[in-house]
Amino acid sequence: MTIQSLLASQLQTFFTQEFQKDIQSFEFQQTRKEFVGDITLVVFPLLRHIKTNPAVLAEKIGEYLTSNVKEIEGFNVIKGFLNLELSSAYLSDVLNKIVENPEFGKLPSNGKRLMVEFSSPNTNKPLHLGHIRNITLGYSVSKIMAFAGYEVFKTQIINDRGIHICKSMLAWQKFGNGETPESSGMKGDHLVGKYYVEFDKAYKKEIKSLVDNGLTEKEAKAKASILAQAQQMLKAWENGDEEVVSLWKTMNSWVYDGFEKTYQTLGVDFDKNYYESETYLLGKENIVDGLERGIFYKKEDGSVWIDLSDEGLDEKIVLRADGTAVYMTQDIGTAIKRVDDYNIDNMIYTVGNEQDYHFKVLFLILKKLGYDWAENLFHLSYGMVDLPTGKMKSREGTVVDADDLMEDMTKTAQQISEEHGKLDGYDEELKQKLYKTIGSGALKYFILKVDPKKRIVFNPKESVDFQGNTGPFIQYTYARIQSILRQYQWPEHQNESAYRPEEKERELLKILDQFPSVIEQSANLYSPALVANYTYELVKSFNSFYQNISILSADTEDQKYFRVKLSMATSQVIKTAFGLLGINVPDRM
RNA sequence: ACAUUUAUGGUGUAAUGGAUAGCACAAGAGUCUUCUAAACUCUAAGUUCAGGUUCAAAUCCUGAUAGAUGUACCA
Repeated sequence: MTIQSLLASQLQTFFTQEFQKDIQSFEFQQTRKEFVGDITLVVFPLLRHIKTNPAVLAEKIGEYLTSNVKEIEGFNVIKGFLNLELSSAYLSDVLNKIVENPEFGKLPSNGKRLMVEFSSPNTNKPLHLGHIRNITLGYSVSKIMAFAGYEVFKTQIINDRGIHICKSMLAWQKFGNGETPESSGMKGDHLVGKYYVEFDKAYKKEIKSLVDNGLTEKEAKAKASILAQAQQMLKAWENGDEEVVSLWKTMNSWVYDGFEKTYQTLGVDFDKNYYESETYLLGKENIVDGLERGIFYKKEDGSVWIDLSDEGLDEKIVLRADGTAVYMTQDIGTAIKRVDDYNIDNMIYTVGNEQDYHFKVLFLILKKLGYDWAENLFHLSYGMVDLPTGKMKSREGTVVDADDLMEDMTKTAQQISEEHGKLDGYDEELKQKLYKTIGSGALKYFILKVDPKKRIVFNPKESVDFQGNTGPFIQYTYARIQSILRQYQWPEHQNESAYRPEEKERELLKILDQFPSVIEQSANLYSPALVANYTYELVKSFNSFYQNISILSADTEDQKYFRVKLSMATSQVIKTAFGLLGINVPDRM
């Protein structure tokens, strides 16, 4: 039970007794630094129920709480704000709650099953910076939801079929000379991506020569033989042509191996993969079924549509004239299959905001098809990651590759570490691991600390900061605490009730106390940014404490004990919080 | 054209309708014979514009301006 809910229930009693009013909600906030007190009740909203002078009412409430709630030991009133002071006993007890429970902040199970989709790559090219935002965000949300009481299943939908795949395959056949990841030493996804680019080059070259021979650009595009061959290949694939399917399987497996390595570097994993090639048929069945029930309608050319103009949206195609599936068809099938497979109550789709419209339509269609769980689908929409020069485009080679970026981050971490020179005598293998922890921590935190809705402009030249509000800043604080813990000898017995925390200590305790409610909020809003910013605030407060007050050479044993314990609790919460962001913390740095 | 979304110091960001808008980077001034200075302490600088609602607006409403995205038989 948080202090706020405890106070709320006391206040309810107070208002029933004193004014015969049943008031449900109360507005609390942290007391601002310039005033005395820890938690503040805003009295203004209560004036709607009770017509009186706010200061007088605040005074009354303050007296009641101070004498009836042992956690409150004092108060003051400034205008309509009632500032309450928490008792030292309550604050000290926060420490015990944390230290005794390694999972402090975790909310009890709510019995709900939730699937979180993220990453969702195409199998024709490697992952890039955009995927990193997606993966970091989706993975973190899945961790937060699990910590907030859901049973979570992490998944990705792999877009493993379509013309784009055939382009890579065709180019490999034409120009590859049998090159494999083994023969070239290239990571599988990069190898396949290379041929995707090769295709585009050959295609452009062919168009250019056609245009040079007097065709218009449009005619040239229609006539280009290499594209026609790719389309041919797609048809062959759909007809189950053995050779094509076998090549498809081989090249996809190269890509999967490559993705797996990237996921390992990023420290993420999935409970289940879905493949578009396995779900699009189910989608089609549902379209046919919905057509019979009059939810969809057929146009003269045979294509199937849904009319959503009553809902303020447009008409949307759900099946092509030639009967093949579109993106929507497949997503309908995938959603239904997932609910069948896992009996889930909720689902989160981590997908960029360019698809806001798509998901609006998807959820509406599922609802119209009569699936009541459609109400519980959520599109976790996030802003694009752009370069200073504009949008990233794979075909034009302007992408920031995920593997390259991770490597760069690790290198930067190494360089900065060496400048600091604090790791002398540390094992080389551990050092390498540490650089990865710091590098990826910097990148992930950089992404997660901002509101998902916001667009990120990423400048590869300026790279990611390691100072200020950053991942390494927080990791550094954690490492310093570990150093203290290594140096402290815990006493056998300790009488701890007597200690009264000082100002900096109280600050820290109050922030620690908020952790469970931060979890709750961030789960409600699907926002890792709240966890990130909370952690930052906690660390700021700790650093101020650390820098201004001596821990290991405190005046008394009691004080020393209390301060070490406070440090330990802080580091524990940092570790938990960073775990929810998918970031590791180091013992040294 | 319509829809969605964003707009906070020089830059990047924070703020369940609540007190004097918080923080970092960059700038300036300090702090290592004491637990790791990737830190700490201090200074300077900000809510796009015009109306409205409210005891109270960065936050809600209307309009304008600027950017991003979407409204494809692409995924």
